[in-house]
Amino acid sequence: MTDSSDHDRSVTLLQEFGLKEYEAKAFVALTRLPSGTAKQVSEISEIPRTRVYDAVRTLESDGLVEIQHSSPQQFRAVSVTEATNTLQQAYEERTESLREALGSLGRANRETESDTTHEVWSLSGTAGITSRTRELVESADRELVLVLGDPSLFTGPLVEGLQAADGRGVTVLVGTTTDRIRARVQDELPTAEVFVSELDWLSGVSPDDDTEIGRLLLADRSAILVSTFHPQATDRQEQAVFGRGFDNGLVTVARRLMATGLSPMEDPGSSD
Amino acid sequence: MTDSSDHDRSVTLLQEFGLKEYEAKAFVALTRLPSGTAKQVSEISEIPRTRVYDAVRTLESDGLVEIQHSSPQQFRAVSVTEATNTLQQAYEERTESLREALGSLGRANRETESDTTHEVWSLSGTAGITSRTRELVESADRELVLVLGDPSLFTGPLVEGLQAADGRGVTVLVGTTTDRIRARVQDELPTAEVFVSELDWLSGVSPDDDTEIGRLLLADRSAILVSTFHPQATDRQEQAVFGRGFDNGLVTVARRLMATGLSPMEDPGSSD
DNA sequence: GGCTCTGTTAACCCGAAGAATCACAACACG
DNA sequence: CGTGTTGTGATTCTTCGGGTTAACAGAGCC
Repeated sequence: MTDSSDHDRSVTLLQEFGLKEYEAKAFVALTRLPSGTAKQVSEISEIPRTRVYDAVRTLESDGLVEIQHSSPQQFRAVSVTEATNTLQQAYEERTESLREALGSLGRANRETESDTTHEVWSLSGTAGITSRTRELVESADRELVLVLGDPSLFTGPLVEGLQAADGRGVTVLVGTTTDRIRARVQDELPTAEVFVSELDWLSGVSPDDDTEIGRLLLADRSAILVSTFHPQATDRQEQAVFGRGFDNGLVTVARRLMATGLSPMEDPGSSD
Repeated sequence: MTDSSDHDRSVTLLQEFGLKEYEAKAFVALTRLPSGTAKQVSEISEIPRTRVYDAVRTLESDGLVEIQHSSPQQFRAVSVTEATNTLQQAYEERTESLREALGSLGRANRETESDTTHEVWSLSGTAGITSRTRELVESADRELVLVLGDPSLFTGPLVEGLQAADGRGVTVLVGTTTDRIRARVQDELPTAEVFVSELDWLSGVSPDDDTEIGRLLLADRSAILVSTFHPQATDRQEQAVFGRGFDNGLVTVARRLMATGLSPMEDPGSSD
């Protein structure tokens, strides 16, 4: 059972690493064999035999298989660890190159810097939202109010970020959905105030509204990030809206909504 | 000057991360802008204006850009660090999944284990060859003979591997091309014997033979790896041949060639 | 030595995905 | 109220990858 599912999963993943379908299939076929001929590979992988050679050759030049030039030729996949290491390293190098190239990119600046009062931006994807969350946590000066709708969002790096913020004097308030989670969070953040949120809004308002609030972050009462989960949609996972600026409408609303339980923050208006 | 080259490099790299051409172009365009409308993006990126929307939307769901739903819509790229982190993380997760899926793959074992006497395998790509080199170094019991044709192949991880081998009692012999490199290597491997190789074979034999030997590794006198560089070929970089087994023809030849300067190894035939 | 069969390479065909264009509705603005 | 701009959808064109077939070479057999 794990056979076929892992098989297909491997093929798909390999393709996401830039391999063509035949290359991916050939590689997993060879991974299951100590070594094999074109014929054997063709039978297992359902690649037309005459095309096994091309696929295997490009795999060889990627360092993923070895070829024995006999007749018939023998093919052999490198070990799983060797293969994944090779791939991982390739993509780390690419990330580095990309960082470099994008960084030294000439800015075509037309200063369209309008006031941020009414700007509300949307972004999607847990990865991107997490990244933005981290940025907000790291740049907070005075106060962080964070409510997690899903405990899985309470990750290690986030804890570290909150601890660091706490360490530099930021007031950290964390809301959770259940007391069980509250206890766990409180355990990891002893100096923070951790509470169980009363918010009904974690579940949808109308019956056919199955959106759930994922996270909710108010930083220095001047930046707000709210994310939701839409389970029904096949494509989109986590969606978020994001606003910045003390006078921003969304921020104002969030501030009001959260006013209950917030102690007055000294000199609220002087932040940039 | 760095403008256009880095621009194109970014686009290409982004595409290697799975983005479509329009998505890649749109992202770099937005990276050069604090924020922009479809029209602006279209002008900078040379994407037809009507297709900017699709591209940006999928970028948004990848967490790479933010959208402001006003009229006209405003688009904004996340910071370079946010973007590269997001991408890197995505590929690290994929690597992990792949390792897992490939690892738990049911082996369709037909025991085709012939003797390795005459098997000579070829593999290409510096990454794969490096990986195989490491494996050989790590699994060596008694002796390692290594000759590097190119100093750039003498990397940190390789040094560590050699030191570890040395530490567990393996005799390590390293050959270099110049005395300068010899000194450097000797410095990092005090207990190893480092020598300047006399080998003429590092440069081609015939005039039109511009292949250069990259590395040459004999492990326990029972496994050999020889790699060469072919500078003229546009596609292939480093190529290698690889043989295993004490009786392997290639290994035998290598052993003979290297016999000069090798002290007799006790009980050479008893290794499997 | 000729013949056949298998292994290997290469060329070709076709369909899907993506790039480019167009047509049109909605909206903002004067 | 009309004109230009903005956003969405449908349509054509091109490219690339998957699939098939043919040609070639070599080994073994008769």
